[in-house]
Amino acid sequence: MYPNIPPAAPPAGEPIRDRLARAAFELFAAQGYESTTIDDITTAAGVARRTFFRHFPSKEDVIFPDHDSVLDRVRWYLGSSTNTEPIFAVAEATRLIFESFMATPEQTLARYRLTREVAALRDREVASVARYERVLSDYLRSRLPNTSKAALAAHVAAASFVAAHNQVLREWLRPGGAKDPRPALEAALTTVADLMTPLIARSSRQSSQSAV
Amino acid sequence: MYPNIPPAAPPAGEPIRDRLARAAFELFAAQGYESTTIDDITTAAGVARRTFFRHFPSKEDVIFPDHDSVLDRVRWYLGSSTNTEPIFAVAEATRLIFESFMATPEQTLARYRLTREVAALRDREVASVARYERVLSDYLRSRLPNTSKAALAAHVAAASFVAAHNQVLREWLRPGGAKDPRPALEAALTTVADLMTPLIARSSRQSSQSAV
DNA sequence: AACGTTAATGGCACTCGGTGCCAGACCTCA
DNA sequence: TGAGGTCTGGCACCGAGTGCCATTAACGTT
Repeated sequence: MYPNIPPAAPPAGEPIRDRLARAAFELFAAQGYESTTIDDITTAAGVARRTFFRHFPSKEDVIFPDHDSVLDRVRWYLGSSTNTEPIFAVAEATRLIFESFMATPEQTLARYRLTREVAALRDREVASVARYERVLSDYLRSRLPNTSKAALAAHVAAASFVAAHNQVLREWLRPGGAKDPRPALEAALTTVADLMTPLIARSSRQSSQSAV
Repeated sequence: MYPNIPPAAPPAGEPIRDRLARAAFELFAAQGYESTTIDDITTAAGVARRTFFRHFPSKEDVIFPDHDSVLDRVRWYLGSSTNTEPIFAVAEATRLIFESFMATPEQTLARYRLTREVAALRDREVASVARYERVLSDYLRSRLPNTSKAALAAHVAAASFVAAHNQVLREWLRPGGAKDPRPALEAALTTVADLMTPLIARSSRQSSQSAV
C-alpha cells in the first residue's frame, strides 16, 4: 500500500505509549474491554502487536498505571516519619494515595467505570488496594510491639483507613459526586483516626512502652 | 498395559473431580504452580484436557473451591437476621466464614502456602476476601440510614471484621500457630465489635452530626 | 562522509489458558 | 429395543503473553 513509509504511522507526533493507551481506552469504551483484542489496539495505534507488550506488561496494565511508583512514595514517606504519631503517619499516607488518584481525574473515572463492569479488572483493582493496605499495616506493625494484639490492631487500622479512602473515592466518582472530595476525605480520616487511636494505644502498652 | 480399558484410568474409584484436584495439588507442590500446565494435571489424573475445564472453570479454581456456596450461606444468614444488632450479625457472619476455612484445614493450609508464593493466586485470594467484605458492608448499609456517614461506618466496620478474620486465620496457619484458633477469633471479634459499636450507633442517629 | 553502537520497532513462531463443537460411551427409563 | 440425558474424548480455534532475530532510525566518533 505505502511502499516507502515504514508501515502505517498516523499522528507520529504522540509517543507510542500514549497512542496505545488512548486507543485502548477509546476501544474499551466503544466495544467493551473483553471484546477488544490487543490486535485491535495496536491496529488502531498503528504499531505492531509486539510493541504493545514492550510498553505494557499486560492488557490490564493499560488501565492500571503507576501503582508501583505511588507505593514507593508511600513507603518512602512512612520510612522517613518515625517520629510522628503512627496513626497520623498512616492518615497522611492515605492522603498521599488519594492525591495520586486525584492527579488524573479523567483517567481515574474511566478506570472506575471499567472496573465496575469487568470482573477481571475489578479483581485487579482490589489487588492493588490490598498492596496499599499491606504497606500501611507493615508500617504500623513496625511501630508497635511484636504481639498478636498489636498485629491485630495494625491490620484493623490499616484496613479501616483503606476502607475510608475507598469509600470517599467511590462517592467522588459516583455520578453526582462532590467536585472537591478533600473535605469528605478529611472528615473520614478524622473519624477513623479518632476510632483507632485508643486501639493502637491499648496495644502499645504491653509489657514495656514502645520506644522509638 | 490395560488394552481394554479406554485410555489410562488409574484408581478409577475416585471421582474425576477429586482426582484432578489431588493431582493438581501434588504437582503444584512438586514443581510449582506456574510451571504446571493443565496437560500435566490431566495426564497425571488420566483424563482428557477438556475434562479439566468441565470440573473447574479455570486453573486457579482448583485451589479456590466453594467460595460461592459460603457466600450464599453468609448472605442467607444475614438476610434472615434482621432483628439482631447489626454488629452482632456481622460478627456471626465472620464466624461463619472462619468456620468454612476450618472445615478443611489441610486444604486451607496448602492454599495458604501457594498464595504466599504465587502472585496470581494471592490476588485471587484477595479478590475472594473482597467479596466477603462486600457482602458484610452491603448488609450494614441496608441496616443503617442512607447517609454518607453511615456508608463510611459500614465500610470501615466490614473491613475491620474482615481484617480481624484474616489476621486470626494467618496466625493460625503460620507455622507454630495455635491448634484451636477459636479463642483468638472470639477475642478479635470482641475487640472489633466493641470498637465499631459506637461508630455504628453514631451513624444511626439520623438528625445531628455527632462532633466528637 | 563513512562507521559502529544503541535503542526502539516489526515480525515470526511458539506456549499456554480457555472455549465451542461434535462424536462416542454409558446409564436409565419406557 | 430404543429414546433421552449425562459425561467424556478429541479436535479446532481464539487470545494473551514470550523469545528471538532482523530492520531501522538516531547519534556520536573518527
